[in-house]
Amino acid sequence: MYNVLLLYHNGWQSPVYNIFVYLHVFEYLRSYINRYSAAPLTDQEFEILSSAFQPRSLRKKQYFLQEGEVCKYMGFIVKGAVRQYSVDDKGVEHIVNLSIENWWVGDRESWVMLTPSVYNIDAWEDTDLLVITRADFLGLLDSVPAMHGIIKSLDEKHAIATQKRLTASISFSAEKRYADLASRYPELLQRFPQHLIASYLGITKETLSRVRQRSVKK
Amino acid sequence: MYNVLLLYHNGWQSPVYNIFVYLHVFEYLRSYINRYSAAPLTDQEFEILSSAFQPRSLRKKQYFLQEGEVCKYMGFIVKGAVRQYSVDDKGVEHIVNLSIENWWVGDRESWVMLTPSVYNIDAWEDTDLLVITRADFLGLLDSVPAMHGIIKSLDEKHAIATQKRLTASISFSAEKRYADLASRYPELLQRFPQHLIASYLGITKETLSRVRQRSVKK
DNA sequence: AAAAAACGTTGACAAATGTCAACGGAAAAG
DNA sequence: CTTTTCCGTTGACATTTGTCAACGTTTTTT
Repeated sequence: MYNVLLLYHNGWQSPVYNIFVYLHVFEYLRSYINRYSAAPLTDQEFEILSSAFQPRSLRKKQYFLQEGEVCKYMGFIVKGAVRQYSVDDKGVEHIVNLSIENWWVGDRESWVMLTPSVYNIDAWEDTDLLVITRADFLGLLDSVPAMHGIIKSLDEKHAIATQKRLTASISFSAEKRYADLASRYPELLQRFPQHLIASYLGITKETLSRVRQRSVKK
Repeated sequence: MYNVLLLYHNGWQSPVYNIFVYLHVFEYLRSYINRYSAAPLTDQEFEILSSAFQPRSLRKKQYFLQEGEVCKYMGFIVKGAVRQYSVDDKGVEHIVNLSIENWWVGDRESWVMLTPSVYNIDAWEDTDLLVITRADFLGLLDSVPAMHGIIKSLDEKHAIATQKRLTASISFSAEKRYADLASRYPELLQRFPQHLIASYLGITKETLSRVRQRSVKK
């Protein structure tokens, strides 16, 4: 069930994982998907869904996507932490996204348009993903109609979140943006070092350090 | 054809418009939709589509959506210019979007989630729109399956554009962001005054004025 | 036509943020 | 265990951007 055999043959063979963990991982995906679905997926639908994904592990610092490549996979983080960033003319990295368990990673633009990506995506911690290719993704949409609604719901949530972040970036001070991030995604602050959080907020690590100091005093 | 009678009865009776203009407007929407569609819509599909939209005119400064309301309509701008903004605790307006012909307006979050909007949307110029309610929109998706792909394509483009703007906002200086806007959407600079452009970029009108002066000297 | 409002610019100054350099502690590598 | 790298903080100073006020011009309203 749940394509355990297939998984095994696909070679996700990190010694940490055994067959029971595979089951757990796909149950994780299942509960996640059902959360965004009008009606729960049937066992059969879920069978199809799970066979479309492949497990993949990334060592810390290993690339999921490198600038110039076309983004061929979307990944769902089962365990770990991943960052997405661009590098400017001066070699400075600008963090575009920080992602942990339960989040999707990949460059939407490159994935949809099949153009080379301007971003890098790499693992900040050792990370386990479930990945899907564009072809399998489109096949999945065909064979499991309920996926359309699920994907749409995910896309809507993503669009809303991006819009909110953009609004905050334009309207709020660094201090307020940090407070907002801290209240909304406190876990990110614990999983990533401050210089990455700073870059994510669009400020330097020194400024973030001072902002935090001020907010402690209050 | 194209529901001209319906339009008339819906009361879009600005003296400027006559029956030929209605036709033109829907042809406009048709060519726009076809641009994002795999296969052109049939006449019949387009008949259904056009009956789902209602024409609506806004006078300059008239609200399309006010903070606290649920966004019940999405609007396609046929002619005119519209701004979307939030107002902070100090009463300062922060421009979230500036839109002209061929663009959609509405607050996605409120529209999808049926929650009160935190934004205001009003007409900067006298504006003609084609609007659709959520119910009609969902009905349209049901009765014209090709719309799913079209909407998805539009959503994807929107998501990519928002992501780009966010990346720019975090990574680039005010000067670079202005140059980017000027090269990408030169028309916006001519349709909206500088203090709105400045707010859209997340800077003050004085800073924008100085940025422009510097860029002329170069 | 006159008055009012909106708009863009400029100057002086204040505040926020960036840059560079240095330091010490923590974590990772050997 | 030792060495190296990474990380967060701090200080001094530079740069960018914001704030406030004033001014002239254009546009809108009356």
